[in-house]
Amino acid sequence: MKLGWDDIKTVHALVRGGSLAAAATELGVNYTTVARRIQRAEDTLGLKLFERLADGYAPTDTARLVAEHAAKMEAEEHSLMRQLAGRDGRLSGKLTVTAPQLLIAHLLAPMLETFVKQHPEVDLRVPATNDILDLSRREADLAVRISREPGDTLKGLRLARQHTASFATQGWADRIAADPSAPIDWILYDAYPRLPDIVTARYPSSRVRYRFDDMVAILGAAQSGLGLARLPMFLGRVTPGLVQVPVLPPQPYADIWVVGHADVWPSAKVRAFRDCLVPHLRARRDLFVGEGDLSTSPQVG
Amino acid sequence: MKLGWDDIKTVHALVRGGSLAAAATELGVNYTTVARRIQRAEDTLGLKLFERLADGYAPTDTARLVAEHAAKMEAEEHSLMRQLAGRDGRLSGKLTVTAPQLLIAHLLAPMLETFVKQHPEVDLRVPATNDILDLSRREADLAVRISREPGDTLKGLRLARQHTASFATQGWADRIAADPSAPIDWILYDAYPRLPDIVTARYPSSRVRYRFDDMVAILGAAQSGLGLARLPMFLGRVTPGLVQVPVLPPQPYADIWVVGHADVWPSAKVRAFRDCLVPHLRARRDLFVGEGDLSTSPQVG
DNA sequence: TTTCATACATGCGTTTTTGCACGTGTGAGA
DNA sequence: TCTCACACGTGCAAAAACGCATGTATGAAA
Repeated sequence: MKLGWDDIKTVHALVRGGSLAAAATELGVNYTTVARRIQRAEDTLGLKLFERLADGYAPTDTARLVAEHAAKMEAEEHSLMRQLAGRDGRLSGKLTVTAPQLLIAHLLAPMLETFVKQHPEVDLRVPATNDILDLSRREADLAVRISREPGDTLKGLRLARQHTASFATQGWADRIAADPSAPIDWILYDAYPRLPDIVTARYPSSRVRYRFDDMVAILGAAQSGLGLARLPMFLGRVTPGLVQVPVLPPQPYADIWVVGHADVWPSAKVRAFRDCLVPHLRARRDLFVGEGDLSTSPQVG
Repeated sequence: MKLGWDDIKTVHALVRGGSLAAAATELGVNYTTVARRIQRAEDTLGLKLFERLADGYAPTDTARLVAEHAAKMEAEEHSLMRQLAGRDGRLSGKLTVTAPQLLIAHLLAPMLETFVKQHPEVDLRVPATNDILDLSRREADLAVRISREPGDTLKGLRLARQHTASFATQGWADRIAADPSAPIDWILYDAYPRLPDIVTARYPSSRVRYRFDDMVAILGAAQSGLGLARLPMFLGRVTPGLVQVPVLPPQPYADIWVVGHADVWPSAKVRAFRDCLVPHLRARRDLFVGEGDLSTSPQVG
């Protein structure tokens, strides 16, 4: 007659996932277990929760009602887990820090090594993804993000201000220096699909030749000499084979932040990681910005 | 690394109950199961949740934090269960109706028989207790209560207005009729520990001889001829051996209500029960009130 | 039509969880 | 001091839950 809380959670997962397999993955169990828990829940309630269709389990209104309440219970669970994490004074156990792939590869990796040497008991995990992980759900304890603001509900520290500029192979740089009116090929990122006005005004021979949705692909294309790319300063500077070209002068860009949920922020491990990360990036702050006037006078990199 | 919801619930039950046995009773499991779940929770969290003392488990701050969040999850669970009950259109399964013992014994029993005959599939449970069961937690689906108001968060229907009056054996009635100034012994209920002013004014020979905390005891004492008792009209009238005596004229008293949580109110079973209960009591409404002027002229019962 | 992928059902052996019986320690009351 | 009630720990066997392997149905793609 009594429905267990884990069964409520299972109904919720199945309503969200739409299939036994999806729900099972979310819960970390075999999908047959999900099927059996649903069956048990229906039996104890005496109500049908899902229609078994050929292409999956379709939730009834009843199941949706259950899932709605389960979502609130889950929010409460996440709040609890965050607060437990925040009170945790140990420098051991799991710590999850997420950052964009390219930031890790070029900037964070050495610092991560320093951290794990200082705190060998910490089980550090670094999901290197461009996805925005949900810090409320503790998909990560800390996130290094490139954005204008830390976000409404999150605590954050600005690690560095950033500029972008144009980068290409030395060949492109030489050619443009020799003849500024020669055709210039651009490689564009889908997230910024237009050439800046300053470029079209000063270099009307610019033309867009490639568009990519992936920054790694852009880097590769630029290294191969396919054209100019607008890159964050640090990325252009640390990428072998690229030099800054003075077509697009340094432009303000989104800053680098480290952000975390306020509940988790006080945790010993999170504090220790920040104490390692913040000086590391601030010491290199010059790497992220261009030199000289940002709006008018082009600079040679 | 992940704490199951049922384990969170177990921590909550143990914080509330204070001992393994109490928590186990609440959860409907063996107490060893509680001990093992707590142990498992501590292992997966890597935190101590309870101090094992000679006289029970003492919660740590951590456990209290868990319990606090669990309480909110539980509230959400109760809300869900109420809404599921409210949507239940079946006239089968469990239905719990609570009422004060004396109301059931003297008034409701015949009506209950009618109801179960009309709805044989309903598994009717009637906790006959003077305790106020928590309708939010679904300790009962409906409650018949004697009170001034139905309560803030509850739905309710007034079944009958009530009066009280003085009752005693025929011997007392005769004696008082023969000599109104003779000594009158009273049996008082702890909840109303004073004689009404109207009694002391008109019958100054009144004296309090007995005080009881239980209404059944008062009935017995009055039946045994120990003195006069102030009783709800219906109770005095249906109790063998008692007659109304005109010392205390009929006085307004708390009404009889049937109340339920708004979520549960629309349920088919609850509606069916109300449809049986309300006419039954309203048809007998004269039983609950005295005749004539309520404040000045005493009546002979 | 055949093949493949998705999504679920079912049977079986294993693992986990649970209940029960029994034992320990402690404090209140005779 | 003795006994009893209470609260908890432990070992073992039963029960429940689980994962895996296998089989079926359906729809899309070759």
